[in-house]
Amino acid sequence: MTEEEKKRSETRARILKALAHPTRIFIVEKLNEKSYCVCELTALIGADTSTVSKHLSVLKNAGLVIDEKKGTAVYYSLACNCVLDFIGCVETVIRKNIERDIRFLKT
Amino acid sequence: MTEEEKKRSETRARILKALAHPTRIFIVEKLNEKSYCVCELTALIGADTSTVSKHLSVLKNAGLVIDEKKGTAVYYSLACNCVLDFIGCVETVIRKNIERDIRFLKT
DNA sequence: TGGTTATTTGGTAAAATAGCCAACAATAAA
DNA sequence: TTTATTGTTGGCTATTTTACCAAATAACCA
Repeated sequence: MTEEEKKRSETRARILKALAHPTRIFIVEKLNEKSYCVCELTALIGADTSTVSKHLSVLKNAGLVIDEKKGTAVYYSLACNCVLDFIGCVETVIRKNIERDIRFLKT
Repeated sequence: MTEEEKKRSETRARILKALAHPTRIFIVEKLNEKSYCVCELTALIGADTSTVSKHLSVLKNAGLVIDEKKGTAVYYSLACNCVLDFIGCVETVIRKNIERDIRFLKT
């Protein structure tokens, strides 16, 4: 790997890693509907507030979500609709995997 | 999270996690050109053979690549062109992040 | 057969992640 | 001002991930 290839791969991996957690991919799915504040997401997820807050900061640092303060609440939303495309990609892969498995079983 | 939402998020995260490593995203990028055997990839990456082999098995277990034995060599290729779409998504996010940063600096 | 090359697997130590609790900060309400 | 409510941060432990080495496996060749 050249130095440039290495840097590019690290940048890409950093973004993918931010998304690669069940709770965080769930958050992204939810934020596609509308903005949610931390306490609402905490209720939906069923984990400690601090845990959810940390997941949100991981997403924010990767530039996947943005936050906006309203009173004491902090509302999060997708930084770009394109973030949702990852879920589309994942679902395609899952579907293709199933198709491949079926084809294999038929042999 | 309902039990179903949890399971779906875990499935999705498992696939994203398989991709979320600099070396593995680099491998996917390379495999888009053509099939490569482990020793070729090892030379390109510059890590231990066993390390590269393990990265490949992570990708394979996620259904992102397939392998084919030819003599003593094992050739890997993308399981589906759709795997490359992840890189497209990541690049879009990176581009949008830069645009956002520029817009912010202008204020 | 014996040796060589290619790959995978097991072991291990170091580093990164994740989750909870407690403490702190900020804003709103009484 | 005191009291709640909402979020973030630091500290700690447990788990997972990663990389290398060494050993085992597989297929080819002399």
